[in-house]
Amino acid sequence: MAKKFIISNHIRKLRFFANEMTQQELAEKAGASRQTIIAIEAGKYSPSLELAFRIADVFGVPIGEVFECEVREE
Amino acid sequence: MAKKFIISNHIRKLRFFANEMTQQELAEKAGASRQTIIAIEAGKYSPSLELAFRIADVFGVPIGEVFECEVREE
DNA sequence: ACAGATAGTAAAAAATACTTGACATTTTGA
DNA sequence: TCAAAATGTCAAGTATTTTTTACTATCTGT
Repeated sequence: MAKKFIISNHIRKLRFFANEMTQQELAEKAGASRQTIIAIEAGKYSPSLELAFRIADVFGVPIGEVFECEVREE
Repeated sequence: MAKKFIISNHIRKLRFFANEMTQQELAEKAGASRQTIIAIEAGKYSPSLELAFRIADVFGVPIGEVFECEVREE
């Protein structure tokens, strides 16, 4: 009955669609460090809602197009 | 040139639309403490992306319908 | 082969989110 | 009017996110 929330993201794809934007560039535009972008892109942890919005803003897409959440019942 | 991200939410409205769900109930269903719900609802801080998804899931709406982000240039 | 740009890892410290518990206020209904 | 339920505040502690620094690996072009 416990739900598990698996959050995934499309940052890598979005970076390449956005003229092959580098992690460094995304980090600067989103106001985060490069390490943070790497960790989030790699799914090491999920960012704060604010950072999630900042990243979505860089790409000019709604937040739901950057981050997705699969809910698994167990 | 720095951007400010003002995150707001519609939790209060959504709770009342959802059969007047109490903060306590929402906290339990979202797997958070009541204090956390109070603080988020009051805009004290923005939650983690995971908790944001959990809250949206309780109401059965996409995350963008619970949280909104106004970008202000300055 | 070398230099520079990009991507990746790791660890410690700082910042922020979250929990727990205790108590105050307001609202609602018996 | 009284009690219970819902909301809210405060503070201390835990957990997680984020930054900083430093080092390694891979790829590209000269």
